[in-house]
Amino acid sequence: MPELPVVNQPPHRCGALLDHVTRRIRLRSESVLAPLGLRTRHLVALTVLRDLRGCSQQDLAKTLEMDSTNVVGLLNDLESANLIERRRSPEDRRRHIVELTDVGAKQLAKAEFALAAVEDEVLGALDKDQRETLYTLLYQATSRTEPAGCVDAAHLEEC
Amino acid sequence: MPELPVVNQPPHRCGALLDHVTRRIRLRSESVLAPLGLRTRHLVALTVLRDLRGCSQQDLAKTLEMDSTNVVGLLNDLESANLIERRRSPEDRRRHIVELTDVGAKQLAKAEFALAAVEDEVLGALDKDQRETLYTLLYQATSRTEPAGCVDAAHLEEC
DNA sequence: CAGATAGTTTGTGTAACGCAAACCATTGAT
DNA sequence: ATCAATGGTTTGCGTTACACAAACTATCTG
Repeated sequence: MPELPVVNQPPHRCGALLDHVTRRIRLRSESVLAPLGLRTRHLVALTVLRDLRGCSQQDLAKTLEMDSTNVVGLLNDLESANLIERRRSPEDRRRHIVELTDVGAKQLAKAEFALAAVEDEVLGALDKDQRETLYTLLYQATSRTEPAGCVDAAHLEEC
Repeated sequence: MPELPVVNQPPHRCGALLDHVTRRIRLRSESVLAPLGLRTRHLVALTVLRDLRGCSQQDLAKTLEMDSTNVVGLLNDLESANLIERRRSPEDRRRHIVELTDVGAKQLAKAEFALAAVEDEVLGALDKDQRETLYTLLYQATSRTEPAGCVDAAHLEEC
């Protein structure tokens, strides 16, 4: 039985690799973010909020795929650090419109600068173009194809 | 002050996006993997082991960046499911050489097939080529540039 | 032989959740 | 006006995936 040809190659799934590289980055990021009073979860929320530019907490919960009760706590953190603002929606005063403050935007940018070393270390095997490609792919992947973040989503019953 | 030109654009950091998309995949993967008796952490370990094709538990711990005591438990799970094998290293009988079994390789492939729907859902905004690119980038990023997995690493004092 | 090293077990603590229950303010339908 | 549904909040409970420390065994190396 010499040299079996490689048959039935398993499909290339990103999940495990994503998990792996994400963990490596997260471990290092924690110590970088700590001085800024942030956890990685906060970073994710801020990033999403920057993109969405104002959404209800429900929308945010849906996007983050987090339980809404936990989103409350997350936002409490961010709000008491003045990084986000909860405004009552004028159309439906039950709703909170969550938005990045200027401070929040700056802090986020600051964090992103601070994380240079982390990504240099973990993504060291990728050159600048490749990292940019990676970013673009991830960005595209996370930019809602589906339900979309806004008002009309309220009318959909099949989530 | 009309139309401020966008100045001082923050750098494109992948961390948060990685966290986000990874979470989305992980949430869904859990239910797919459960019938196979696997958790996502197991998948990551199996994936790494497939690539490394035999390494000590220390090397594995270093690669996964996990505490070695927790690696023990992880491997106990996998070993009792016959997915990996711990062989004593002949050169240094303190060491365990950890390797994927045939069963393990098959189970891993099976899991990867089963995860098709998950990736279709989460990475739906990416076409086939883009997903392959993503895979390649992640694969390259996780394939050790540094200490490298092998024998001589034992001699390095500066970790 | 002595001290370091690989792995294991046990035990403790923590962070990040999910989930359920009860509550308020508000809305929208009757 | 009334009443059920909705968005958000708080509290509290359980789980998982860790990190970290301590103590132990087997083995290696000087």
